[in-house]
Amino acid sequence: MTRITADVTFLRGYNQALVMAVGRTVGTFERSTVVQATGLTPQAVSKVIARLTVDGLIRPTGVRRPGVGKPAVVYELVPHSRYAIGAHVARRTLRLVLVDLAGTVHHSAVSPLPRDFTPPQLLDALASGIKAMTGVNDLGGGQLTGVGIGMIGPLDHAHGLVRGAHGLRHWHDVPLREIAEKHLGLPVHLDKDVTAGITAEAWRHGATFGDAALIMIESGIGGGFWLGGTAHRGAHTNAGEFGHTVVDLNGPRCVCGRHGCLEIVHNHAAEAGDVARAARVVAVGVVNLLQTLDLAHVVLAGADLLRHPEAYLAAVAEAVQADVRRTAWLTTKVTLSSLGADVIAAGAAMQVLDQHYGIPELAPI
Amino acid sequence: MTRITADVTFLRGYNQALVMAVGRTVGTFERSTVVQATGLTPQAVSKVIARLTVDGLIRPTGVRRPGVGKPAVVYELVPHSRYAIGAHVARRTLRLVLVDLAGTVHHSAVSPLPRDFTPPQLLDALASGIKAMTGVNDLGGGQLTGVGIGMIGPLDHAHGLVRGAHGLRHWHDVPLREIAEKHLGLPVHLDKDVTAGITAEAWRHGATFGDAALIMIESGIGGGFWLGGTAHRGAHTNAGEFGHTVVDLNGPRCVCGRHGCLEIVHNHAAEAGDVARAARVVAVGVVNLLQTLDLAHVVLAGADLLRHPEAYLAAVAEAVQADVRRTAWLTTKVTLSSLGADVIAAGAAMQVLDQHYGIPELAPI
DNA sequence: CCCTATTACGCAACGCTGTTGCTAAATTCT
DNA sequence: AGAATTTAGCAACAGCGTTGCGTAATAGGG
Repeated sequence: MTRITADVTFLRGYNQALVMAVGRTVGTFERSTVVQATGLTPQAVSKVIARLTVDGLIRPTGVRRPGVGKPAVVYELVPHSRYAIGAHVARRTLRLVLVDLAGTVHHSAVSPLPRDFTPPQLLDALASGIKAMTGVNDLGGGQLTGVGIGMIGPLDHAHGLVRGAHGLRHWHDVPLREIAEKHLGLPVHLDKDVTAGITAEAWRHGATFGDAALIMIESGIGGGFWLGGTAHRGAHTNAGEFGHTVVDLNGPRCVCGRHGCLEIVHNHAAEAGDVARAARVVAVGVVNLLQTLDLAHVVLAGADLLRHPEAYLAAVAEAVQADVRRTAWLTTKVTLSSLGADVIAAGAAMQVLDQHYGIPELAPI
Repeated sequence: MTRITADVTFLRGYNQALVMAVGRTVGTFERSTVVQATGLTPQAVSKVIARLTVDGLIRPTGVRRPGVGKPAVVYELVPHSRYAIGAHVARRTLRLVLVDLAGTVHHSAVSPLPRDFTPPQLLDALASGIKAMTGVNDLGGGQLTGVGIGMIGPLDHAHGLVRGAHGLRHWHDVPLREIAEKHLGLPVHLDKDVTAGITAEAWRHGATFGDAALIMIESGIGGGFWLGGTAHRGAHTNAGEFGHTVVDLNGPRCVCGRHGCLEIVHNHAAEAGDVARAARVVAVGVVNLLQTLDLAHVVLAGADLLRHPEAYLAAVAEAVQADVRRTAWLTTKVTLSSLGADVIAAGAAMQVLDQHYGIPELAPI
């Protein structure tokens, strides 16, 4: 991955990405919309729009007549000009989705993975799933930019390595990105599952998506974080082990070796059939996150949560509201993910699109 | 505060900040040092160095003779060309420091604040303290760029407001930055105390300071976070209420209204004279942060911690090491702050210097 | 119907920064 | 003395956003 320095090529990519982001958020836009959103001059925006139009990423779609004065050209993204495939690799299933440039999920397919599957088995499943997906769906001339993989960790996003995968035996230091690129003949992006998930939520909500978390309750409890306008992965791509934070000192021993982890306390309550108590435990953890990170938005997701969505939503929303010091200026929105079971796979695809059309990431020193 | 768009002015500020950062980190440097660290071309670096030299921020300090070949010019920062004053506002004391362009603390002074002091009382104390400090210290032609204030919260960094200050009655929605700028006749930067503190650590450690936290144990327990190369403040500047995260479900009721907060559990142990147990409680909370955020470095600080520094350091380091899944690639360094009691005031001053000479912060949308 | 006012867009030149290509400077060694 | 090596500087170029200005497209009033 070549290093990005601050020069005029960066300016081009950065400002084009801003226009794309405006297009994705508001549907249709004009030059003046982008001027207001970005602070660039009208002339600069015209130039950026012209380049994106030549590249086929946006197109004029009509005019707005202001009454007196020249009509303004209205633009929109060309959603079907670019696609990405996203994969959510869980312990027993592989979910694939096809996502367009606007972030719309066009197809979703789940296939089983063998128990304790190996890298070659995953690659074969990916290849046949992608072949089936691109066979079924006519991309209509749209380019397939690559494949994003959201997977259980721990993994090393920067190097494309799966360090180990909890509950799987054959995944020690596997260079998954490299071998997948060779096997699939497409660019591949690899990230932790919850990081892909929070990226999907960031795409759904647009620029107003401030500091936020995605809480995933599905074969364990994890969290993905969106901080300062970007996904937070941590020093070793290991951030998000939310389920393994202690909330009950001297509580039951967890599989991770600690005592009183949120996950084990939650699971004991759930196994006792006490969903309300399980939900309240998650709520305690969520408020801990708010106290630590001051998040504006918490999104709840995951198959195990979706069995009792209202119970979890109510418990978390109530705890967030009831926590002392909640005032008019210190609010946190709590929602369920609108992407449902596709959230991780969709986010993985969006990460691929971000690599091509998103804000370039400077590497200061 | 004018908005920063991505244009050539941004490129200038950004690349100059990189050179300044290299200078701060390595002491002396050459053109080739900066080329390697930043990825810019040698010619670009020469241009940046020339501009900084004209501005008096760096200067040639010698040559390195490579044996065969033209000698390379060696440069250094001009530390005494710029200063900032930092203030740490606690409930009963005001600490002021004078910091130069290299981050060196030249003077530190503590004065008492009246119980339950008011904004006018603070402003008077700041004014007389700054006057005393600039009187005692001949700045030798160096420019005083402004005053940084690190204060207890909650506060609104973006708007320069103190929303309220825990334990103080006269601080509801006080526009402290604005009134301080008027009173002092200097630019003022306002931030939460622990955010200033972590900024000081980031300056001390340089570019290798990845994702990190500063844990402050002093009249309460708080945490400042350095994530993705910048301070994390949260949606409402309220991040860092680390002491008010629950670690003991159904534990003792905390002043914040929750039960089993780290702070109250820690304080009960400390008041019982059981320093080892108090330290272990903090260690549980620190490992929770590592699980959530995957930090590479944790720095411990604060007057109450410094009463038993080795006990806290040992407990935290042991817990970090013993946590399951610690492997060769998943390590976290634990240290005591080398700035001691000055860490917050020094960081506040460094934030002012960063505003002038640090990386400009783009406002995407 | 013509002219003015209003709103938007495009052209051309400019300003600035980094990049590219090349030359000069300063040294050591053969 | 000349070649080789390493560094620095000059000039032109490339590219992007900004500035300044003119053109286009409309509605309404005289």
